Amino acid sequence: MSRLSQTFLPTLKDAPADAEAISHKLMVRAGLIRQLGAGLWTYLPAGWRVQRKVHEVIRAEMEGIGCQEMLMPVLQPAEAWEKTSRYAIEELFKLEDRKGSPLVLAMTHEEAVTYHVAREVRSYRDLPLMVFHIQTKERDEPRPRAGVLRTREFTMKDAYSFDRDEEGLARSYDLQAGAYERILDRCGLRWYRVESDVGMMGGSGADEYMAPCPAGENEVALAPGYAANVEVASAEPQPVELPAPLGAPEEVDTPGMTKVEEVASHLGLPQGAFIKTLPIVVEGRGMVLVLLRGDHRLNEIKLRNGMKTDFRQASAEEIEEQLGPVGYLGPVGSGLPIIVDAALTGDSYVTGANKPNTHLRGVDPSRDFEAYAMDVRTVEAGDTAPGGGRIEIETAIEVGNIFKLGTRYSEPLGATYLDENGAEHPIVMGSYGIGPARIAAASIEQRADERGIVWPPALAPWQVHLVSLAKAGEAEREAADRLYEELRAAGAEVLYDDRDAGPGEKLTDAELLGCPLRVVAGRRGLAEGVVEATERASGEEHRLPVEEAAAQALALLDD
RNA sequence: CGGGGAGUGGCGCAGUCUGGUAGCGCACUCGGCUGGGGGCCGAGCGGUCGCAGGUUCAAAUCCUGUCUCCCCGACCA
Repeated sequence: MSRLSQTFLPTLKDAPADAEAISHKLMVRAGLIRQLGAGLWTYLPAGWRVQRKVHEVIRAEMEGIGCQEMLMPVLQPAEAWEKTSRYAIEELFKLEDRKGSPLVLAMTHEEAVTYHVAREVRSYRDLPLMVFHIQTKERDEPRPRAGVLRTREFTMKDAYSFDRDEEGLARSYDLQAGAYERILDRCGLRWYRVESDVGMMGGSGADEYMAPCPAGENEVALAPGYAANVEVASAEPQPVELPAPLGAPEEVDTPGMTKVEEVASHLGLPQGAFIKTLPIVVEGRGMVLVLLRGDHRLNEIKLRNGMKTDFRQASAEEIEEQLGPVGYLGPVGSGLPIIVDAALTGDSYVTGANKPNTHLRGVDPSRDFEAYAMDVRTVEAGDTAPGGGRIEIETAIEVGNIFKLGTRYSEPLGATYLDENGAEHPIVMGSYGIGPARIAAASIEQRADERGIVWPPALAPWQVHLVSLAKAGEAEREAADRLYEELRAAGAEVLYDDRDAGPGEKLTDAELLGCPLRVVAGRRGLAEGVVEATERASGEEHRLPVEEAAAQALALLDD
């Protein structure tokens, strides 16, 4: 029963004042969601229909690759999280039961699924195994934002694969990747798969599925044949013209000039002719200098991955004490370990002299100090990608990610199997997440127009939005009632606007909600024996004879 | 966690500086008109002004504390 007069579908003329993202505004206005608290959202009936549509697509594709659905609890004993050392994660909600036993609210389900597999799987004959569930996740996000895009509680489809070796993992990974591609295509998204940071998840590889749109939180470096999260992207920098080399570094007075741009304009050099010196501290190892070209930015993730250890920025006191005045820092004569960005290939740079109001010019990294070269800069638009293409940077929503976990969880949780020779091995795992809420939001971000949402058929809460422009009791209304019954009988998902409201309100609501086909039954058309069907995406209008309207509407949807 | 902003009826807001009867638009209810793009007329319902404390004859307004929400950044296993 989907008569709008009896449906809990509260639409709004204005977006909430504090909403910024398009999907946030439209989901609230169209009556799909309402907020309960920061990062906590309720799905109203129409919004939940959309979520279920996404779930169904995911379910079908998971089952299609032999991945079996199950369901694990969100509330979990803390013990397994202690074993995998994820209990320390700040985003993890922690609580106690009445007996004082420590519990957590799961942010993802590696611990739980591995716990079970560790107990049930013994033999190589039980492998490979792939399971998934669609379950709530809880994360104590420091800053929820943009409606449903970053929340503290959300539903995720997470799948897990269990194989005997890396080769098996590669096969499972490819199966999942194929399913992900079909899921996103069926949901009508523009997307790409990018290399990503494996992060503290460990393991040997990770890819993310990104849906480009302005509300995204991620930056992706794209070029023909190349796609990577900016977090891990590498590229050839844009060239820079350096001054003539000198026989040895030479001091220049730069009074009061502590910024690269100030010294650059003073000396008439491009910012790329400078070396930026960033002092960091590696706990237990002390201060390290990281050198970057003056016009480049540090990529902390690449640096962390390259060093294989965490670090922090040095404090002002540490810098003054061990190196020199902030604003005039440089590598020459520092005596500290140095990491030089791979883009610093020239032989005549300007950098700080570690003395007030003084810089050095003619600095040659290969001659004037010892350094370890590493690619640690953030790529930027205009750089040259590994395939030779020009890099573009685009913002995107991460709608899914797939990880090769390896034995990161199976080892601490004792998930092992016996091979043909009776030898015990840790199970090799993969994990595969996808966010139904983000898929819906990304779809809105990518497809909406100034009138509202434009759903792809696979995600639409209803396929047909039937609008009667007549009042109850009028002959035109009866024709609309009949058409509603016919459409339902024909198996269409139809929302019937039978409210006693003005035509403007009904038509705008239909466009706001964005169902693929709007069918209007009004006096004007019915006088000529037709109803008007309008495709939401294209705006194309069709006049359907009343007697055949149901069948023809369904035919339009099949195109 | 750093920076900025906001809490007044369901929604959007004014009133706060300069203390003195809580107001507007929309929505909602009732009646009527209208009926192809959020229409019109009339009559209504609805608010302890986030919370707590303080100053004062008197507090939405001044002071103190606190909670919540939003935005930017950091973070995001």
